[in-house]
Amino acid sequence: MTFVDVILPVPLPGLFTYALPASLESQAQAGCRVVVPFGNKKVTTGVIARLHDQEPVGVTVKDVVEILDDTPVILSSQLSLWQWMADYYLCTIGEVFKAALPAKMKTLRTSSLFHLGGIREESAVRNAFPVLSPAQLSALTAIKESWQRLPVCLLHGVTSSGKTEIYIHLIAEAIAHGEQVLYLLPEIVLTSQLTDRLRAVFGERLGVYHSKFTDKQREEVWYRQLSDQPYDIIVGVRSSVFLPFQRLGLVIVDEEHEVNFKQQDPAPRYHARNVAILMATRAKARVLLGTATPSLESYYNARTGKYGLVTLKERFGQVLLPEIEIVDVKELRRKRMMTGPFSPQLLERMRSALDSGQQVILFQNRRGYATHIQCPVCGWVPHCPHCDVPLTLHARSGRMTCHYCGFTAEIPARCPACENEQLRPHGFGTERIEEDICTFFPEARIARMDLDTTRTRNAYESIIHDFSSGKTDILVGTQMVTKGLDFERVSVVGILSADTMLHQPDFRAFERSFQMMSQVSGRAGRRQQRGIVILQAMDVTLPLIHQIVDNDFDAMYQDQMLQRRQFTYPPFTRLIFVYMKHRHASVVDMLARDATQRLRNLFGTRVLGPDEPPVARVQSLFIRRIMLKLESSLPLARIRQLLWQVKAELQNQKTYTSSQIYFDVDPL
DNA sequence: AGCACGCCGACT
DNA sequence: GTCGGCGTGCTC
Repeated sequence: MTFVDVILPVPLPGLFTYALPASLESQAQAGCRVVVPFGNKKVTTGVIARLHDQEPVGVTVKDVVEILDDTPVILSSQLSLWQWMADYYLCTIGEVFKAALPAKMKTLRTSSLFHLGGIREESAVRNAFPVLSPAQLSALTAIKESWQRLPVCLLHGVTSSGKTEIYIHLIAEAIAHGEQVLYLLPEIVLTSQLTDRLRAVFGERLGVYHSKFTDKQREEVWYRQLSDQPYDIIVGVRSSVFLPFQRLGLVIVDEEHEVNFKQQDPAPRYHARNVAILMATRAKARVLLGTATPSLESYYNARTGKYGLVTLKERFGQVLLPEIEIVDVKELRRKRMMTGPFSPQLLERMRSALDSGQQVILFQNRRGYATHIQCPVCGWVPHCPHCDVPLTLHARSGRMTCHYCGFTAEIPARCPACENEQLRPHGFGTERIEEDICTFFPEARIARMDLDTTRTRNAYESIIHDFSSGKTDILVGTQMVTKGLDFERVSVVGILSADTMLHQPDFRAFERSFQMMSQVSGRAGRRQQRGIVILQAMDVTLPLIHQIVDNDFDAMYQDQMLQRRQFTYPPFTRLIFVYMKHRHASVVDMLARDATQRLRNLFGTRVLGPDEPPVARVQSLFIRRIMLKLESSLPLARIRQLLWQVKAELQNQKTYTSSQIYFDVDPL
């Protein structure tokens, strides 16, 4: 009798054992998909993790119904990566499986008729192959030297320093050695700028793997990677770490600091950069992390000798970094010189930029019209009835919206608490800023880029296109405008309110603010002339503001490291959040207290909380969170084991039925 | 997570 | 009398 242990797409621990009928024995291999009966009569598609002949005790084993593949569609290296991810991120391998495979592959047999996109052309190396500047060349050499000693190298290159050209050289060399390359980039839609450029150099050797692609396209890429003519380069977002690679030689993680490399929901809550590093290490491949504003974790790893470090301080073509002018909003308010969110300096710079045919980017990290509305008499603020956040006012639609769950409501005619008839908007969102600019610069063509204006498939692309082709003069937006976009005629960047970002209740607020403000500043003056950034802040004495002005990443790093060390935050500790959800606040409170007590018994003062996360209720489920701060020296395997145990104990209690408990490892 | 079973409220 | 709400329990 032969048995197979099968991975099923369910959030249950472990594998499921099925008996293999004699007729299927010759076809069964680890990595092949199977159809098996599961639960009440229904059949499910799973993946064979291993074959063996030990009959499990205490369970009735069912038969495999069908094997879908003659050869494995998941490589053994992938299976072991899935297991590692489940272990590390405290989820089940079934949840990893669910995230890893394109949807179709989880349900259907594949016809082996897959066309491989015709004949592969020899790569179209045109004059598109970039010539490197001396600075780029020495960075390239330094990266290669670093790889002699360490598999991971961090390339810290200022905005517009020409990191992409360096990547292209490294990719070309890897391909020449018969290696495959994975080029990871954050989940933002500016992929096309980059893919066009890479395709001009590498032609048909390049495959793209993106969440905007259809499932069929993703399935095709997967099978192509399994074939004997796989893509040499995959450019993709975080989920492309799940693709099969037969001879991975190089991983490039572009904009490595980007937070959306970390998957938030659902499980597996993995960090694609870190998974990619592990993957590369296992494949004996090299890794290059590139960014203008490294994450503190990566920079720490570089400074402590775990990663190599290469810096590129000058912009390509000797373009100067922008001049940054700090504007004291508090002072100007006092002097009554602010016009809404605009300082006279900003308006003046915008005026002269527009007059000379230049463009302007305005950055405000809040969408909507006002951040919230408030009753000036009793202080009442409308909140979302499902989540716990204030509703944002959207003037265009005349409604209030929850930025978390999308709930909308009419603006009340009077305050429901005190009957006062006038509710006042507070704080400026991008919508309000857009409106105000229209009154100041009626002739200017303005575009707004935030979640509200980029909901449709092509909106983002068309806003970007209109701006880069000069059809619009002013681009107002949220952090979307900070992402590595390359515009030629932007001479002025306005940061409307530096403080709002800093006052988030998050130990990464400073790091994030530095990243966002440096990145958006980098949009100014990328070609001919030096750009100017007007940085408006309420508190201009903050060291961080000056670190941005001086583009002094090291000062920010040193500063933040002191804080992190003092308050024992990463990279000096490892964080794990324990989340609990229930539809009744009383139940989740009790559960949270119980969980905290049990964890304290095991981990003592390393347990903090429970508390309500910034958004304490989502989709009518109440949420509580416990934070574990664990010294890096602690044995992780043991900790995981204990955490699973606590979860199981709690979920077995009647009082807590239909509650959810899950973990977020290395939360961002 | 699904999915079925099972036990109480307002409808043709 | 039933349709359907979602609480509970199980999945090799």
